[in-house]
Amino acid sequence: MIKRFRGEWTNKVDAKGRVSIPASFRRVLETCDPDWNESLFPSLVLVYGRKGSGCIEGYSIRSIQEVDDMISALPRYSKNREILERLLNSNSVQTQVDENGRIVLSSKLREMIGITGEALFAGMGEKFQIWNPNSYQKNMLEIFEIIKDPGSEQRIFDLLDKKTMNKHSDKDD
Amino acid sequence: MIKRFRGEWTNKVDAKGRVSIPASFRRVLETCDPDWNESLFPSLVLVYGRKGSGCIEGYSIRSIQEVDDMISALPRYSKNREILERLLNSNSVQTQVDENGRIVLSSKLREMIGITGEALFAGMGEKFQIWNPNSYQKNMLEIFEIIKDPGSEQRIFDLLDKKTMNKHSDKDD
DNA sequence: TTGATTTCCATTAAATACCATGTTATTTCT
DNA sequence: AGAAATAACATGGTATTTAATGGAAATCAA
Repeated sequence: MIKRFRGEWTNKVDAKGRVSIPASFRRVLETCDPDWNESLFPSLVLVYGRKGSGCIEGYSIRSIQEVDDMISALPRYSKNREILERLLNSNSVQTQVDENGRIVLSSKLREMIGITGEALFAGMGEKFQIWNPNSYQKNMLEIFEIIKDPGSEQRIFDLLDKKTMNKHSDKDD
Repeated sequence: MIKRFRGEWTNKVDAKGRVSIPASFRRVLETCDPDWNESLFPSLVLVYGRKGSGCIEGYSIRSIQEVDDMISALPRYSKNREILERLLNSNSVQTQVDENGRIVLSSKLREMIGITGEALFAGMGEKFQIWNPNSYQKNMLEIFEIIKDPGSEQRIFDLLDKKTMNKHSDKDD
């Protein structure tokens, strides 16, 4: 069973905003949609509220439910909860893969991340990202810049060391 | 099945105060109205008692019941309970979606939030908000101002981190 | 009875479902 | 193993449905 979004894929976006979800991503969406079965098409949630990110984020139903549950656990009328609800609920939209494996990116969404003819999908484990291919390339260069210093790359990968997993303080993450 | 209010939608308000509830919100209202069935139109509750909010809040029947239950859990004759009952029970109205998917906002409600020709609906998970579009935009700018500092944005999103979920004190929320 | 509110009907713009095609990947058969 | 058949993908075009919204008729209330 496939459980995580993986890989980079570039697909065409037509005049109506239709774009194919990479087939391997669809397999993840299917297994992570509790309402899905063989004869249905999986649902997903697109979040455009992570303003600094430069991309739109796609969540499986199960994955977004984890986020929603954590929001719902916060005090109902607290300021922080309302901020998170704005960024993750107001600034998002639920949609469904169609019979051809496509979704529609509204013109609002396309403008927001500067998508014209092509969209790049990047697997991010429990979610995926949708980028303008050029912006994505720039973003990757920024990451390469960060890890160019060998020590800094090592320090980041050290976060995955079992021995250190439960030792580091929150600010290291 | 859609269970949470999601997305931003702007609809026209006519001279009589009629306005369409976004279709995706209607699906939530339907599944969260215990009395609803295929041949009926869902009920909802509009709360105008959150004075500082600048908006009206819409609740599904199930969602408002949760709020009501929390109020009922407070000491029956306490001052605070009576205040909450005024703001959330007195200052609210139950209504029903009509066959075209619309509700009527009374002139009193429209004046209260300064709505003239258009209303903006913002999904907030277990409830939604109705705004004058300009006021909403201002409110979003205030939020962006708060999270402009990267540290402050990170601190808010950290509230959704599993490791910290049960660690933060109430005042953090 | 007249002003306000609610129900009913009509239009159109947009979203969605449907169908078709070329291409690539996978399976089956010899 | 290699060729043929089959299935899965990506993508373009067309048809159908639904949503939003304006207006008229009917009902209710002061």
